[in-house]
Amino acid sequence: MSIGPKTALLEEYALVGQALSSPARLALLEQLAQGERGVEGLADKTGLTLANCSQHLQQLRRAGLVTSRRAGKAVIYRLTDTKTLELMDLLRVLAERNLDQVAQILRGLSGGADAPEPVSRVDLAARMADGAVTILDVRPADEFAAGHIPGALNRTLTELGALLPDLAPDAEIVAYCRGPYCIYAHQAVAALRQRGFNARRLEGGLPEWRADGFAVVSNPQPGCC
Amino acid sequence: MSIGPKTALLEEYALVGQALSSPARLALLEQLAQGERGVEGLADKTGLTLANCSQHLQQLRRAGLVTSRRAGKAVIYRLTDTKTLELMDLLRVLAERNLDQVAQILRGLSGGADAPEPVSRVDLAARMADGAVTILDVRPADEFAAGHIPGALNRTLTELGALLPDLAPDAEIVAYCRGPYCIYAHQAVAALRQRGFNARRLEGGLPEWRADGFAVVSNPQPGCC
DNA sequence: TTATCATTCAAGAAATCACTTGAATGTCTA
DNA sequence: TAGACATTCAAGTGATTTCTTGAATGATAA
Repeated sequence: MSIGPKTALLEEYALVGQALSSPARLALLEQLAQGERGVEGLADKTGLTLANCSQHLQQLRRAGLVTSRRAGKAVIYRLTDTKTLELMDLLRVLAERNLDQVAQILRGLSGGADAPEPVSRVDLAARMADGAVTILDVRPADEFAAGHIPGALNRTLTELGALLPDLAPDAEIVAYCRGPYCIYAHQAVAALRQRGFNARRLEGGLPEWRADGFAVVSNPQPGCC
Repeated sequence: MSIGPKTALLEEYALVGQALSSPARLALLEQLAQGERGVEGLADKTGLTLANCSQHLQQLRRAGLVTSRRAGKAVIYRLTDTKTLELMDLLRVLAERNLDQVAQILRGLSGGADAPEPVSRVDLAARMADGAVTILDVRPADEFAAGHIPGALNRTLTELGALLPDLAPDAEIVAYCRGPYCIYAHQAVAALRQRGFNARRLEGGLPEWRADGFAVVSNPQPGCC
């Protein structure tokens, strides 16, 4: 007995939903949103074992969200579709608006109650032309090297303290990191504001910036990617 | 040992993904997208048993996608957020673009290869002003009664044949149904085109039409909803 | 060819999920 | 207040999922 087309379609759509139903896979998608990567790199970044990571990636592939290609011995995965970014962001928006837990965690990250609205990508691009804004990339060095906003400084949260003396007290700072699920920028902004700096988050992260067609530069390194 | 905020957030986002990971829940969301409904009505429409339906609804509630209120003995569920429509549609778009199975099923529904592009909602609204278009609502009568596009004819797929003699051979027909996951409109358009009519689908269904702020009329019936 | 390396496959254990059944809760009506 | 009704809870079963471990595959390099 065969099932109707309606049920068949819902099952396929549910396959995509299933891909989004595990924290591990969301973390993988977050990484892949920044650019293509090999299995081992992804396993390192997400803390998954190699075999487990490979299995999650195959599940993402079955859902059509990622594709892979071979590069020598390695298999490189990447997002199939930039629309996946929208899907991930919508997931975040809905969770933020409708789940108390999420709102609470985000408030906690921003320190106090005075988290300012994020800067839109268009606004940042416009202000970059004036040169009057300091852009802070809060991701690990290897991800920065693989691609970042032109002119951005790269400091992780732990390195942030050393940067403070070099900043003009009234400098306008915009921090960003990996994208919708990344919390580094939240934390960096909270730390900077606590010290009186005028810091705000960029809306979205590098993947969204790139998807909007804004410039990205990279310092490819020999041992990397 | 407590988990970090990053993991906690991903787990919450995954909760929303989990809500989308079962065909039964997607069917419930499709129904709820059309308007609020009681548990029994939803169970009937989706073919779930009452208890099972209730459990799925509670899972949707835990994910923040639906809310409920009491109305006498009944509990009425509804979507929390119209953004959920966007999420559902994005799920469909990604599945359609990246899963061969889906593309194949949809081709099958449209009969041959000559499925025309859907009519956008703005276009339909404009053409309605001219009065030169026949709008066909392919949903069951009770859903039609609960809300439909002004001036639309209500015919299910099985009733469609009886309508044909009354249609002008060159009439422009636009068919719609429940929304992104509904296949009635596909099937109606295929049947009409096979008989030489100029029929097209509306992009999205009633929920999207309503969410865009276009007019919806209803014929509330005593025994219904 | 052989050795090596990155990834995938296969099998199993523990946890979770979907669905069923029957009882419990809470609200209205007589 | 008792009875009827809609929904939810609780417990159990079979299926699925997640993660681990160790072996198998496929591609490169010597």
